[in-house]
Amino acid sequence: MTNPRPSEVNDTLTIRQMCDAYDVTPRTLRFYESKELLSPIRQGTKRLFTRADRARLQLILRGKRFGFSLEDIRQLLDMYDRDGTNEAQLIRTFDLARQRLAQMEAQRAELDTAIAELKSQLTMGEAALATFRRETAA
Amino acid sequence: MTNPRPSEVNDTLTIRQMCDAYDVTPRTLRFYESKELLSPIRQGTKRLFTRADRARLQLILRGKRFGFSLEDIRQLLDMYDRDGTNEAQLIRTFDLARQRLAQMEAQRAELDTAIAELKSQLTMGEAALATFRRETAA
DNA sequence: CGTTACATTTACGTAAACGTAAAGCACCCT
DNA sequence: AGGGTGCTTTACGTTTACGTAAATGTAACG
Repeated sequence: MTNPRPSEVNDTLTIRQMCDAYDVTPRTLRFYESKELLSPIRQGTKRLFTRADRARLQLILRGKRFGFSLEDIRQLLDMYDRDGTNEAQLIRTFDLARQRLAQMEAQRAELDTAIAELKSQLTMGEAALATFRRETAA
Repeated sequence: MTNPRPSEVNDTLTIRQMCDAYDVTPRTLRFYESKELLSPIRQGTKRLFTRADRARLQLILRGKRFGFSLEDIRQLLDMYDRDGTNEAQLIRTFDLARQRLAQMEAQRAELDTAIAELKSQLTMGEAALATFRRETAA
């Protein structure tokens, strides 16, 4: 029953509601705020997360899935905020994204190789084990 | 005195030669030794890296490129050179390898998802940029 | 008014993979 | 003997992204 008044259409979430909604810990949200990735408003001593904060958090979490560092993400968010309609900034953002994509595809190719090699090792090992069993079955 | 005996074919490298050959630092090689990833022989106080060490280092570096932790790599290396005369141990080794393989395939699946998502973002973003350009080309 | 439930700040802890002094052998050259 | 070079060990420092107390505050429930 810690609800804010239901009549008051509250567009903000408490830290706990944020955690439940996005599956993060309070520590994470405070950490992001300390890194200037989020800037929730304060109601007294407590934080209230707005729509904007939620949008930013979604971008942060997606960026993390892409393997961007929080520092990369902060810069991307800053660029987005300053002027989303600045062509030069948009292009820089795309460049960063394309670089990451290239890295990820290279990583994917190497991973494929590693998987194939490991599979091969497994196959050979199992054949050796079968031989071992035939030999010791005397 | 310090001449290597002919039986010990001069097939070994000093730490510096290793560093040059594989583009790593002495610190790295000592660190790997402390983690039991390498076990160079000692000539007095100095290290001598054998063919086996070089082979292992190559595997280590490849594993790192694949994004595996050194602990993962250590386990894989054990798998590679274990002198499995013991069937139970062989089977345990295979289990480990299969687990790694499953992890790798899961990782690849995640990577695929992220790549697809990022590609989609890029495509949409570029379309938006094109629109933006047409609109501002008044 | 006391308890409960959540919130806050401060700040040390963690893991990986080394970097980076600091201080000392060991050997070669001159 | 002095100097230089390279190797050695020991051990604290660095980075990222938080975890985990500890001490305290605040608001509502009963």
